[in-house]
Amino acid sequence: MRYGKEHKQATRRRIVERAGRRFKRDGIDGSGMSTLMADAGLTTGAFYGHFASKEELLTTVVADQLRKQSESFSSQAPPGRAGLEQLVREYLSVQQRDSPEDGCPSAALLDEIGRCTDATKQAYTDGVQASVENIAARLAPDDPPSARVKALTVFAMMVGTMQLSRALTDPRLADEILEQGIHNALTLLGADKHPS
Amino acid sequence: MRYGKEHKQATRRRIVERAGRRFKRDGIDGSGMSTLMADAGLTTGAFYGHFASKEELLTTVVADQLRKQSESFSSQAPPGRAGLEQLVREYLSVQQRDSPEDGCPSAALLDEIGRCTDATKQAYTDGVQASVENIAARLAPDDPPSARVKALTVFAMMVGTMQLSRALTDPRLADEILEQGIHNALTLLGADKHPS
DNA sequence: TGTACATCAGTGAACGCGCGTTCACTGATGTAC
DNA sequence: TGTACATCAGTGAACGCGCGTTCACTGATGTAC
Repeated sequence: MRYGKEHKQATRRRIVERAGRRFKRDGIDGSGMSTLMADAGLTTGAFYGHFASKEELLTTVVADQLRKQSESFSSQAPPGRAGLEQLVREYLSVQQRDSPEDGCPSAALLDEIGRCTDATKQAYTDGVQASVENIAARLAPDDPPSARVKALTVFAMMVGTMQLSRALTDPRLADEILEQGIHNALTLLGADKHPS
Repeated sequence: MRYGKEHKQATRRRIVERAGRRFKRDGIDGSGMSTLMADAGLTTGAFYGHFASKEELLTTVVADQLRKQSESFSSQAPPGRAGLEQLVREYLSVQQRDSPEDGCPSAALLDEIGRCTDATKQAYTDGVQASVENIAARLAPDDPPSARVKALTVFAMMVGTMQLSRALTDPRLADEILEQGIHNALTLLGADKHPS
């Protein structure tokens, strides 16, 4: 089984991509190595040719997931403030809620990340700032950094709203939470005309 | 070792109380039975005289934590809208962030709860609604149920903000997130004068 | 009052299992001669 | 061109360990006679 030079990189990318979905679905502690590797179509032992430890994989996955989310925020919506409403509505949609493995890594894992090592929290910190850069740029086109904290908090609020909607057993209430969450996020984003 | 009739109840209460702190500190999957029982000053085997399974304990703990939070929301702040600001500021305080074991169960565990069994999610659903009842009553004294969804979403937003503040490695940014989160929550709570 | 027994919360070793990690091995392909 | 060897991604069994759970046992106290 000798492969071309790009084969190993492709395998590594597949592990990271599948592990992202598994972590978001079953949690970090809830995802075992053999399951993670089976998801990538490999057996357990192959893992350590790609990563030094589960934690190294996790750190890589966190960075990768946030990079993808950043790209998605940049590309999916029309530019400028006009795109914000679409972005909020897509984020807090029923579809996103009902398929966590396709969805936001923060909504699926944020409290677990808060209990991780500094390396993982660092990857998260860097990733989430890059990820909301695009929102900040829509809020303050002339000076995006000035809107970074606001963008982060509105994002965090959407994360909490999504988590609540997922944790409720009452489907009607869970849907109402998403609707009200959209309204709240838009209120906050619109209320920025006279920044504090 | 024969004990009075109230002894076993007291032990059970101690297990639930300590387990609440442990779960919030280390997560649900991250808290093993032997650690949980050692926290209560007992050995592992004693657990099954009190609960049928770890999951039954978890469900009990979730209900208990939310009941305590509900009581805390009712008692700690002045009544009426005036108390809301104090409530928000205490919730999103640096002290709360830095001691998760004393803090909000939702901030510590919400994404994990979303992956739990229906029994646990049901306990959460019932508990969180009771817990925000007090906020709803402050928002709409004449008709608290009308403000329940709004209260839930503002609560969820504070949960997400707390989680983000805990996950960031940059202490300055983490503090700014809390400050902006307070501002956001107060904006939303104040913006209810003309309900949608 | 004294003694034998019943009660039962808690003990602690053991169960089977899956965890994260290690390692001797496989085998298809590229390279050397 | 044919053959022997090197490479190395991946295999799969095994490691020690801690998980959630079970169970025979302990021993302090209450009750019966």
